Amino acid sequence: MSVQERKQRERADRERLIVATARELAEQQGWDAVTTRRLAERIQYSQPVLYSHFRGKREIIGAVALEGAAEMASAVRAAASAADGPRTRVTALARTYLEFAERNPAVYDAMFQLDGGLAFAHEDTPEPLKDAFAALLESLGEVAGDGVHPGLFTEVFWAALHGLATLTRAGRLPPEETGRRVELLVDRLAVV
Amino acid sequence: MSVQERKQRERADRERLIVATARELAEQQGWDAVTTRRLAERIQYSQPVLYSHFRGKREIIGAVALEGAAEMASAVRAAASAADGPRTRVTALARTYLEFAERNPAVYDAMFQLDGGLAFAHEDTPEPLKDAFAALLESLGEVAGDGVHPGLFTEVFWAALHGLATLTRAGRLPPEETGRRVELLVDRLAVV
DNA sequence: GATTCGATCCTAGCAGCGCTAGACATTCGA
DNA sequence: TCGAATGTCTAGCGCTGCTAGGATCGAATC
Repeated sequence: MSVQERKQRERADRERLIVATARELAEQQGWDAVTTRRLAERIQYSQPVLYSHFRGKREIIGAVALEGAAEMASAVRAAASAADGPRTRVTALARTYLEFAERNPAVYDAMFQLDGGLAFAHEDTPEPLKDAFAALLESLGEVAGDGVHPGLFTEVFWAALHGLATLTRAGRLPPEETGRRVELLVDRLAVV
Repeated sequence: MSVQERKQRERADRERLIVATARELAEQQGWDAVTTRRLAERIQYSQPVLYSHFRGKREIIGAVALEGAAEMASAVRAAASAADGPRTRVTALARTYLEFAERNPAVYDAMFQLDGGLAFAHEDTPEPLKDAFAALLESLGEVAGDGVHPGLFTEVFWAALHGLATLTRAGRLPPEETGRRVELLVDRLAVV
């Protein structure tokens, strides 16, 4: 059995290598540069090997997205727990979210801009995605205000952050004012 | 000279045909289906003809985006002028914006999701794009609140709408609650 | 009216894409 | 030690955006 175990472990290692390499390449040169040929070359295997781990490129993007969701969830929770008071917590959350998007643009794209073949807003939504939303909800639920459903409030707040993140990165919004936009957003949306 | 004029007119007609066909095809089957070959076939010319009008596919997307921006601007202005009172106006604006995105997903993608090679937030931003932002500003500036820069407020409100539009269409947010999200957004952001 | 010349358009092809069939080793179990 | 099963690679399919070079056609000139 030990031989099989070793093989399984090696396979799992290789799968992680694929995802990490895809992410690295995407972060360096954008997702357009992540072709199956280049990816295969970087991991020093032939193209078909990729297809023995993933159904296709889409699934590789999806794997990067799940990894990103987990990281984002923990980043948000860390920022929230370091702040005291609902208001400060929400500001920290917003800043952390936008910073994550800015620092990991390719991962953010994988999560929300590209088709990673992942289900959303359903029961069969992958756990990391649900958990990332939950991480937002934990802090945002506090400031939803009376009579407002915390989930709905979180959706709206999240959408605003997502809009800021994507429009800024696409050059639609000048990045200098990001801080003031966050301030305004928190001021108005959060009920303290 | 009349012959030259006729030729110029025919050329302009053909250019409009290309853009309209691209838009139609994108709206029917998504931008992935808009290949230069299919597009050429639909307009009954060969591929290279496309390149005598546009530098490449990106510029065709850009042309659709500009067309869309003009339409959105007039839709937003129409909705705003039909409503009386700042608060009602903003609600109408928000609904109109989201409705535009929902009814013209391919055009919306061309404007904000895809790379149409257009400049933003610069002086050399194409007029229709600046005007679309101006259309939002006209109504949103009224409810920015004292001491808040109208442009900054418009950016934040717009980002929120953009986030709602994209996340909803990508299946990240259940569409049933859109109305309540808009209500919440206007309630909190707009100062009446 | 014939001829030249320039504009216009098409055929054919390039390199690269995601993905896969089938051949080839290599390793495992009998 | 041999057959089967597993793993991997080479080669290739149909597609993409884009372009070079040749054919064709219409307008201007003699």
